[in-house]
Amino acid sequence: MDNNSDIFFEGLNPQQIEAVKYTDGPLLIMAGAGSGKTKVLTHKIAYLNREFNVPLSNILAVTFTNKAAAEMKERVQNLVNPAAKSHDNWILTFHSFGFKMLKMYADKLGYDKNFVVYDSSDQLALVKQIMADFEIDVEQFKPKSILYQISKAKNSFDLPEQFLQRANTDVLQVAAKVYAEYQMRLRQNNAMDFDDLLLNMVLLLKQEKEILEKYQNKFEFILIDEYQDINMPQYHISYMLSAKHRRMFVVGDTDQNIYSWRGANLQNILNFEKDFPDAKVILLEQNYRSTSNILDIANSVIINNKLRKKKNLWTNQEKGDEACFFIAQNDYDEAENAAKKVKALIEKGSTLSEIAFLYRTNAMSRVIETILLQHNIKYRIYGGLRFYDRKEIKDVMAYLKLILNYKDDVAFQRVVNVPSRKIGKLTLLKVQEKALEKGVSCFEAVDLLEEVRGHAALLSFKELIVSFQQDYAQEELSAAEIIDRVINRTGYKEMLMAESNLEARARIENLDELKKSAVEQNYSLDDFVSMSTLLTSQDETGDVEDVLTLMTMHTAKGLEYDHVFLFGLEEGVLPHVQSMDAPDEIEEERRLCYVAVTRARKKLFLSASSNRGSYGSTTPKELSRFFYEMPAELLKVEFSDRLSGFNHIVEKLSAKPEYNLTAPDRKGTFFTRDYEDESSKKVVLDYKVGDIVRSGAFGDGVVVQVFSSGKDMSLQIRFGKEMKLVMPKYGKLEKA
DNA sequence: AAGAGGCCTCTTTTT
DNA sequence: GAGGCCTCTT
Repeated sequence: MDNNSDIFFEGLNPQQIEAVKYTDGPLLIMAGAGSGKTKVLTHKIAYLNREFNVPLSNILAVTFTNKAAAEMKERVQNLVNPAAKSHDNWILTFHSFGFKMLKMYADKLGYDKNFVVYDSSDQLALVKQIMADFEIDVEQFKPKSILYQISKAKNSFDLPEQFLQRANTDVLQVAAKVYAEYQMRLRQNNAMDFDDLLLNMVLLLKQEKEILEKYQNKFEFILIDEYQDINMPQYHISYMLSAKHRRMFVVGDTDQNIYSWRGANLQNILNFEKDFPDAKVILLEQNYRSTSNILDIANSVIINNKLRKKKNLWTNQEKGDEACFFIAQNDYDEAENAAKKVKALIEKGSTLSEIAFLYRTNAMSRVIETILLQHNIKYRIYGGLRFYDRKEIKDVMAYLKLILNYKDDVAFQRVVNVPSRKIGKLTLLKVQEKALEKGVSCFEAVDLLEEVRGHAALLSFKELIVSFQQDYAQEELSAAEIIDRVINRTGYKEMLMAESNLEARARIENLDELKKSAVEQNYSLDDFVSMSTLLTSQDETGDVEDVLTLMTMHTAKGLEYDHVFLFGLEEGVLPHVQSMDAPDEIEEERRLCYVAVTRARKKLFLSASSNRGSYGSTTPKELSRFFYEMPAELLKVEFSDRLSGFNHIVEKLSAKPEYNLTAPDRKGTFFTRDYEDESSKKVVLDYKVGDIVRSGAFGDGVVVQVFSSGKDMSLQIRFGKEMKLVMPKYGKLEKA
């Protein structure tokens, strides 16, 4: 196969072909957005398999998301010989790789092999428990930020002792103390958190030379996707495993490094050529995805970053449409505009599945969802409130975890009194004391308890769990059957039925859904529980209906759509408030903006809102600095006709001649709006500076400034410390 | 012991 | 605006 006419190489450019064929040693592929890196990876795996007869079981290919792994797996299956399809398949995410290995060798680290994986709310519960035991003031030190510090330490490969030594502030010292205990209790509970799946794997490979050697030999080729987002434990894992064959192929784009808050360390990709001095480097700079207008917008944003490896992404695609930039009065208005544009696209022949709405924070989806529901536009939301985060699901999962692993105190605490078994706080406290005293789990401590009130209830709870354990052991029941028994025999379903309201009914439906997915997947209980914890909602296999996609900009990485809507191009949103102080964090926000823009194939719709609600109140917003970094001539700026009265964004923008503002009369009456169009009731607007007013939403305030123009009026009002811009018409104001 | 009601914090981003 | 957590009442 030394010619490019082979159908296998059809559609690949010379650099891509070189990247696929190179097998002599370490290889770094710097691949810009849309340059076909997934294609290179999948073709490479297939090439190794077909040309060199490397079995798939000897190729390790790691990605970051389950979605990417699944897609890669599927594409590889289509490229290799059907005979080569293997069950010993190692195309997976880093976390599931860690999980798979630890399932086999957890005992080497002092764990039982039936350990469970804690998700973030289990983690938080454990941290809170420890802080309570240590009598640490949770007002002064927030459990969440302590957990954040712990996770950050683990992702930087900082073990408790080192972390303590380096802890030079109050918070860090507290975190270090909790961290050490946290790790101990995880072990006691026979549980690992997400970070442990990587961390413990490193410890395993460092500690067990034989295991390390076995897998060094096994994995003749190691491929890693999104290498710019690799953290320290992941780095150690790949480095150790590739030490023997030294055939490590990594693909990455420094401009798409958006997970540094999770420990992703850009140095790892920048140091690749130092780690492997004989590394070959291939650049993929041709973008096959987007129109040149979209690419120009993306490029002119990203060039403002100081910390980057210069590269120039180009395309020979046509210019395409100009991007729309819509300026809305508020977030509802913003969503409304997007919904209208979607309808127009559909009328022109697009399908919903070719459209994505991207936003910076999950909370922003709420308003968008409201509007989409109103417009009857079907959508699917990725991330946000996950299926597995729902209370009823977590409850049932806690039962399952306890059945598998009675040492799991977090699970025990969660369900011991759900549904109510009349076991109170006091009784549980005694259980905990006893467990601590005897050094056993809560579950075991139940037997050791002297006569206390509620002891009978505790014993029967324990019996119930034991009976499930026996069912599982003797009959080898599937996950679906166990779930069914748990829901019915614990009285959980009965409890929900008794509530007989809409919410309870939805919960029952969710439980049915859980059971259904267990039936479909036909997993054992053990596998079901671990898969569910590792899976996030973005991986849930849903119907492949024609629906609009909603997700955060982070989640969108690696995906592409014909039409992409980006919401909230505002200071404080993108870039996010919490990233606005540090220059390097601004750069990460800029990369995020770059990632978001480059998701679009054909047309980009951007928007910003003059006011945005958050935490239940509304505050004025300024246009994002990234807006001004985009070439004005490539943006068609549109103003909402709901913009009214005084508007800081419009004022600012109107002063800039480079923005070709096509609004009919932007100098005067443009800002005004006739209320009577929308309302049959005529409203008398009579306010002056100094008036005391009462608002349904904000309470009492004083009018600081009046903006009026034509029939329109807005008021600047001070409510306590907060300044608001309120339109009397909409603001439900009355004079106090 | 359990439910109701009020207060408070909270929102980056995810495996 | 929502969910968690505390307190108060039954």
